[in-house]
Amino acid sequence: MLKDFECTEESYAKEILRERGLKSTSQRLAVIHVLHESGRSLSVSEIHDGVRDILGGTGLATIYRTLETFESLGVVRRLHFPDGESGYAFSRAGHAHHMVCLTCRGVFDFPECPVESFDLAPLERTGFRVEDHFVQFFGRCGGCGEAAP
Amino acid sequence: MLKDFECTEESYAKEILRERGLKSTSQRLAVIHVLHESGRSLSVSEIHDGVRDILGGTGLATIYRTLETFESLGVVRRLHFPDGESGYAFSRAGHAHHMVCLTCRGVFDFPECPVESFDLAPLERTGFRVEDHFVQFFGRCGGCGEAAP
DNA sequence: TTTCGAATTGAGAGATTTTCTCATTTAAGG
DNA sequence: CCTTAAATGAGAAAATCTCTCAATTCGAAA
Repeated sequence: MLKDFECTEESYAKEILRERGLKSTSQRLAVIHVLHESGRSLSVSEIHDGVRDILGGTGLATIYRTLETFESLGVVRRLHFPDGESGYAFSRAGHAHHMVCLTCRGVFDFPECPVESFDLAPLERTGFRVEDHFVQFFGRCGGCGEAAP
Repeated sequence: MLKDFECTEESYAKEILRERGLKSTSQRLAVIHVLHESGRSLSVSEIHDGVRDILGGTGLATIYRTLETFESLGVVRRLHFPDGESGYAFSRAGHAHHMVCLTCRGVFDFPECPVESFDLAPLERTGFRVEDHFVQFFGRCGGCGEAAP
């Protein structure tokens, strides 16, 4: 029943929730805590376990609802792996993309956007109007690259 | 029990299967047929329905196995939508990205790769070695853009 | 600080999606 | 044709996700 994980990420989430008129529940803050602390992409059940470690009995449905809420707020990002798995990661930046380590599932934001400097005109000349994009890099982070090169 | 859908896409798939020593079964060819003919991203159950229309009773497990096989061969691509849904699309080009219409789920390949002209050096300076990437554009295709602008 | 209403949660049933197993069928080379 | 390994069908089983509704909790306002 801890309640004093008042680091910046929780404050950030609280602020965003407040702006939208949503409540800062201990479950929601715990989800942010678990995600941010891990620095990795976590599966729903890993997040559920992590939250239960902090708060005790927490319903799985709450985890799903919370992830959906935060994803729509841009605080949490859903990532997809080549093996078909998917996971969720904390993401503070408004528009950011991610590098994901295929070994440890560590997630690293980067601010530049490859699409920003990309000329969409030829694509849109076909009549397609681009509204959004999804970009994600896969590879090995420093630690994992050394271990298994 | 049709068997004579010998257009280029099936031949292409057959060729790739042959190269890898895999069998060209009617189920596999039907999956390619359904995907290519639709020109859209289809869910597993849409593909299942489409294949059953052609072949009659086909097991759902076969659809899953076939999609997995073709995805690993690069003939079929799995796409992810902002609403959490996912689907599969035929993709002939080796390295191509896709524009997906959020209204009709139509899929349009494009050959240029925004990441190709993107300077990865700053990212790799952090120790992360980029091995692959996933890029997907969302928007409205010509027809759907007019209908609901 | 206490009260109150609306938002949120827990628990488990239920629905959906995906995987697995193994007997039977089928493609493709000899 | 025959043979053999690969592939499939059917349905059970497992995993994943959603739903419902009574009980709880946040936070605004008194």
